[in-house]
Amino acid sequence: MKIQQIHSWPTTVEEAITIQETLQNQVITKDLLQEPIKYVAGADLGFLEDGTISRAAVAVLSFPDLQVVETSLAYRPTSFPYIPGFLSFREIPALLDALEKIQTIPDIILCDGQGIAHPRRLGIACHLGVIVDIPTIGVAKSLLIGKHEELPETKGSWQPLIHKKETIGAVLRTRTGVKPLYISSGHRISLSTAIDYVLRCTPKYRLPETTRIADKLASDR
DNA sequence: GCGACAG
DNA sequence: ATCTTGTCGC
Repeated sequence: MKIQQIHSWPTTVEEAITIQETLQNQVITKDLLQEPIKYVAGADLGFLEDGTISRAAVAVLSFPDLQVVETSLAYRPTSFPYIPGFLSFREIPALLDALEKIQTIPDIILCDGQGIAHPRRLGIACHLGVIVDIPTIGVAKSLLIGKHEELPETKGSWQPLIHKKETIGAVLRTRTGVKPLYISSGHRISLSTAIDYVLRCTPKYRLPETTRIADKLASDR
């Protein structure tokens, strides 16, 4: 797929903040999807050579049967450090390289990390979604910001994630008895719809099949 | 000023 | 993210 460059990549946190504040105004948290959903994708990053090289992986699966239909890998020098709140500047450049190689355009992309559950409401899922203009969902394995009530051990149960009196996402149990996932709108999708699709992409394990496949491609030898 | 802190 | 073996539990 073709990808439009909507901004240059910053070198400093100050520049990054400016970009986040600008792009945040372009994020849509209402459902604006191409249904029925036929393809869902997972995107993730892995590192080699002591972290100096980034390896991005994208896995496109059919929906709702979740069969792998296409995958791609892309390598590039890591150009931004990991700083909480600025993950997208470190990971998106390589992810775009991998997405450009994809022929099957996904209807939804599940990203590793937060969506609007971010200090400036522009986690990696929102950032990527605005750039490629495809619905995205933030699927994080741990908390960045926000608070929530305890939730039942049963699969499917969830609690709203709150930050500054605002619901920014959901803490979702994708499998009975295991640590929950932090779900939030990335772009062009509502929280409830995001929760629905995440559960439908998670038939057996804690992580959605999409991210499991992408994870494996990005970290495997 | 003191902690918290996606991957 | 990554470095790393065995081990507990369904």
